[in-house]
Amino acid sequence: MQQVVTLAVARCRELGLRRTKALEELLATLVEAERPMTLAELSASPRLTELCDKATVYRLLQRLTEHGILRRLGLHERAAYFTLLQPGKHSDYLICTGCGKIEAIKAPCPVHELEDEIREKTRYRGLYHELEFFGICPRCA
Amino acid sequence: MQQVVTLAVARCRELGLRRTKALEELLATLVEAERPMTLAELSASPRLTELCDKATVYRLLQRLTEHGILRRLGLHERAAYFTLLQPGKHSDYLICTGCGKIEAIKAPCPVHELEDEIREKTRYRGLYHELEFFGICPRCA
DNA sequence: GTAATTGCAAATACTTTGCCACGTA
DNA sequence: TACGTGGCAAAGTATTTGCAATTAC
Repeated sequence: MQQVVTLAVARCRELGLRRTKALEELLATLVEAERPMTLAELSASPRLTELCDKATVYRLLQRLTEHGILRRLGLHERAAYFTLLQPGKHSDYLICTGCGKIEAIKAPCPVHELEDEIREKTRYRGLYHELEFFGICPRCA
Repeated sequence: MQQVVTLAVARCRELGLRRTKALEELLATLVEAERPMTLAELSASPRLTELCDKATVYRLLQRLTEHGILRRLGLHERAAYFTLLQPGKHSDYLICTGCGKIEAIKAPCPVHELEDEIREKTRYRGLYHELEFFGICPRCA
C-alpha cells in the first residue's frame, strides 16, 4: 500500500514533478480508496481538504493525467473520475446508478483479445479500454 | 431506417408521450447518424437547429432516457452522449482521444458471459454494460 | 378543454484560468 | 536563485429550471 504510493511518487519525480505535500497526499488518498475518485471527492477528503485548495487538486489531476500517472474515467453521471495507473494492472467497474457506488470487478477482463484485434485492424495508437457495468444494487432496489 | 424511426415513435406513443415534430426529428437525427450524439450536436443538427430550442432537445433527451427509449453514455471527454436503444442490439465503441471521432465496433461483444456472471453474483437489477476502446486514430497520429 | 410540451431567460453547478506569492530543487 | 506550484478569486461553459404561452390529443 505505502509501497504503491512511494513508487508512484518516484515515478513523478522521474518525470520532473516536484515532491509536494499535496502530491503525496493525493496519491495516498487514491491508493487507499481503492477506487476511482472525482475532483470534488478528492478535494473534500480528510488528507486534502485542509491541506490545499481545490484548484491545486484540479491542476495536480491534470498534470498527473498528462504524464500518464493517472487515468481519467467516465463511470458515473459523466463526472471525471481519476484512478492511479499501475503497470500491469487493469480494472473494470460495477456502478450502481441509484446511489453511485463504484466497485472494481475481480473477475478477469474478457476483452483483451478483442483489444488486440482492434489494435491490429485499425492501427490506433495507445489503445486501451474501459468496461463498466451499470445497474441497481440490492440496497437501492 | 425510416422503419426504425417509425417504430421508436410508436414506442413513445405507447408510453404516453406526445407525437411532436421535435420528437420525430430528434429520433430521425439519432438514427441517421448511426452513432451516439451529444445535446450540443443534436441541437445544432440541421433537422433540429431551426425547429426547436436547445432546452427542448435537452428535455426530450431526459424524457426519452427516463422511458428507456434512449440511453445516455459516457464515451468522450465525459460529455453526455445519447443513443437509441433498439431491443436486441448492442454496440461497443472505438473513440479517438485526439479528434473525438466515435465509431461503433462491428465485432461481437465478448462480455455478455461476464455480465451474466455478475448479474447472478451481485443481484444487481437492470444490469447492462458499456465498453469503450480509446486510442489515437491513424489520422491524428 | 386539459395536460403535456415548448421558448426564453435566468439560475446552477462545475470546470478552468490569471496573477502573484511561495517552496522545492 | 529559478522555475514549478499553490491560493484566491474571477471567468467560462454547459446543464438545469421557472413560468407563461402553445400544442397535441
